[in-house]
Amino acid sequence: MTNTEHGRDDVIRAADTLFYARGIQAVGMDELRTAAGISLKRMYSLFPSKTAIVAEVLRGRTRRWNDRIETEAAAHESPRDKLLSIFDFLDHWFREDNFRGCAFINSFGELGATMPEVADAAHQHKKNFIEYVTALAVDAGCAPTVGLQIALLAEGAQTTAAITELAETAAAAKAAATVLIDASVGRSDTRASTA
Amino acid sequence: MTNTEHGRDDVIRAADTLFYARGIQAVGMDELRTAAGISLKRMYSLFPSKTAIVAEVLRGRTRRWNDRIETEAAAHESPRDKLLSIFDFLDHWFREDNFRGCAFINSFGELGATMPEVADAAHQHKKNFIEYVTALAVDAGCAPTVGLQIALLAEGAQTTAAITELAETAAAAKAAATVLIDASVGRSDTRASTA
DNA sequence: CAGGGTCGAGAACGTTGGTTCTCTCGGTGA
DNA sequence: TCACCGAGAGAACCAACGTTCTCGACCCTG
Repeated sequence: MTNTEHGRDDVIRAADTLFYARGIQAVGMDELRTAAGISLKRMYSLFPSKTAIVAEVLRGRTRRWNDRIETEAAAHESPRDKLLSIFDFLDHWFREDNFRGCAFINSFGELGATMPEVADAAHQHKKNFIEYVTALAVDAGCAPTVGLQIALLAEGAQTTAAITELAETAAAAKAAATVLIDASVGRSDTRASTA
Repeated sequence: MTNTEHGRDDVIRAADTLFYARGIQAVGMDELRTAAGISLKRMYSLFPSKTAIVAEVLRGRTRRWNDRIETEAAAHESPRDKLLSIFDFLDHWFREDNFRGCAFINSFGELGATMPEVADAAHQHKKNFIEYVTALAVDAGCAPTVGLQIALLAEGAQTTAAITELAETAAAAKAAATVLIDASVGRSDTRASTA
């Protein structure tokens, strides 16, 4: 039986690891084929091009990102704690030894100008995240802008952790987010349902 | 007269523009030579390799970044206003039509894993910026962490503005920085010299 | 005027990339 | 048993890259 899904997953998993570790252009189809353990021909029967593989990898990254964010949030009750749990997730992630920043930011920098699929994926991913955070911030009783501000902290923490290799950016960002939330809740006319 | 400096500047200027607009690997030495208006042979007599050109371009970017930051800061008296002026500069930058994010973040994503010169340049650049901001934050009477937090806001604003094309991230980051500074000054035991 | 050295233009080289083709093998149905 | 279909391995192909080489034109010096 030719398990189509099996082959696809192997390719995507290998591509995700290699692309993230070294950059997309640095990984050739030959190396990818070897890592995935299938033949070139089969790889091209599963995906029409390298670009399609890149797009699929980014789709998977978005899915996993959302899963992890929501899993972390599910462990907390209040919107405020759900918001702050983002930074616990980031802290954990930054300490993984293969951490190399946000895959969307990296691939946007590498190919955003020449591969529209990459620019679109990054755009959509970041937009979704901002909307998610903003909704939580509003639920927490903050002004909507606080959502964007917290998203900025999360983005900044990711790039700074990657480039400077300082994992404590997550804690600093969390502390900043706490201040922003509390300041907005205290000052704003809106109020959270949980007093 | 063979004006060495003239040729070098032409190459670096052209490389800076092209690399920033499309990515480093997307620009070949041939295209670069054409844009710089000199011969390939001459280019290789001025620089030993493409890598050397990349390194020089990044050095220039750091220089210009520092200049712009300090120029903006010089227009203000208090450390607090100097800090906040960073975001005015960012706001202005984000609205330039060729804005495509931070060159260090972009090139780190593209080549950080395979070109140590790029990783080092990005590392140094970000480290310097964090130290600069932290010094100002302490001068303004804040806890040192506030410096890192403001740097995170600036980083996040840059990537978010680039990817989502929302220039208002600069204003949001500035507002957040204001809250963070005021909260820290109000609560901290340290005090700025200018009351 | 003669000779040598310098430089620009671009051909050439070796490598590597993404993609396609060929060949062979193994299993399957009549 | 034999024809056939699908798939695997990797050679082949074409384009592009970074780098080097060749060649011819020019200029400066004697």
